[in-house]
Amino acid sequence: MSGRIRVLLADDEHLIRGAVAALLSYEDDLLVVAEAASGPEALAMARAHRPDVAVLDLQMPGGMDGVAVAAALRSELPVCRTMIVTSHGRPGHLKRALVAGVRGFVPKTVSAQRLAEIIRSVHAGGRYVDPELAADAISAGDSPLTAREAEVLELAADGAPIAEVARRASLSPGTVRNYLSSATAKLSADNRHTAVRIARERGWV
Amino acid sequence: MSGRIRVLLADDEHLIRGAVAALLSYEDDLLVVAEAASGPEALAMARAHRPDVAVLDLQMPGGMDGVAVAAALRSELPVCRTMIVTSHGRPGHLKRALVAGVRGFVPKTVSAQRLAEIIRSVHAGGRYVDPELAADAISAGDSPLTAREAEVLELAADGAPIAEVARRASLSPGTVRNYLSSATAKLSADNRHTAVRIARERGWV
DNA sequence: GCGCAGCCATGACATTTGTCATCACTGCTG
DNA sequence: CAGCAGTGATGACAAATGTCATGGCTGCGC
Repeated sequence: MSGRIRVLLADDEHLIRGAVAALLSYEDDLLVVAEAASGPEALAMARAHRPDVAVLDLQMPGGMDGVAVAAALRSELPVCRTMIVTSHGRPGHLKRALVAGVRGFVPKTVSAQRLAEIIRSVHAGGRYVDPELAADAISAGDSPLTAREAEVLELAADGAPIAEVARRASLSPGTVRNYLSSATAKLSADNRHTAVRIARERGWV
Repeated sequence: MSGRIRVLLADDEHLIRGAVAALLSYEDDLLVVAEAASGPEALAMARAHRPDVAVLDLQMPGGMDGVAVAAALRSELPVCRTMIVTSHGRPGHLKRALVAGVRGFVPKTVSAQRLAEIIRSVHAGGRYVDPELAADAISAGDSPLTAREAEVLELAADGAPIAEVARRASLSPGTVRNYLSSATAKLSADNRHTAVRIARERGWV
């Protein structure tokens, strides 16, 4: 193989991004060729620098999270492998990420040493998913919610009254209540607000 | 002065902690003498290593957040200056931190270079608060909520029904509804759930 | 001491929400 | 085609919630 593994680093926290970049630069087979602080910026950087591996933070400002960037890269720059690092690993996020073609999914609790190894493994065509997160995802299983149930739950997430949700979803208030009720029952919650919380924890919204 | 500035680093994310430690080690007047991944651990490390400056993440597992650790250190190890780094800066947190005697409050979006400068400044007896966070805190102002209102709102935060909140607060359900109602009015929210969200954003809970 | 703010409670009332039964329509699958 | 799951709606009823008035109690400052 010719040269080092070219890495793109995307994280909105400058402190972390810079620090990780510095640590990775210790590894003489890795080269951080670009850094980005938002989803769109990451995409632009990837287009410009064509990295071998993109290491993306899950939550980023700018309307695009790490998974969205990964999905875009998959079609635009298929050669580039993608991986996600995240603070709080929600099971649903892992699934979304894998569907988007992400090849590595690790929590930020890993050491830089370990991260470097995983980057190498992903670059070589391997996959890596944090065992604990994988276990959570399996135990949490798939979302039992239908598309509309999830949509309505999402709209109700910020505490808006049913009338508001109905308006925004272009549905009858009665229908909204029905969906909310069935969603709440499926998640075995006491009311829609705890239902929202549960769905959030599982990564289903 | 004799020797380097002795720094304690506390953050639950190993990747970040290690990376920041590495970056700070480039600065030849700084020495990271201890690292911790939780609040209680940070306290224990501080007792054992007696650092000059403690750099604490705001959100940490173990029931103690950065401010709680700072408060404990203030009385136990007054020589040690404390500072907080955080991902999302809520105005209320800043205030809580300053009350706890914290001398530096910075978002994780700063560069390591800048962090090093701030550590020096804090060690020398100075104070540093991120200008943007300070502006937010000023514009958000003080919490208009009374102690009980905030307490009840807190208990209602996870979507528990009023009866449950009343039980946990040892109050009459009617009283709980009154507090919730007045809190909601003060925050000009439509219902207690959006009230909770607003209070969260302002850092008042 | 008087007023005021906060704390705790009750009762009454309208509104919102949760739950259920029921219906119609669609698209898919055995 | 018959069955089934998902979508969208209505009506009815019970329960939870939001709002208001009212009252008593405490502690604080003028």
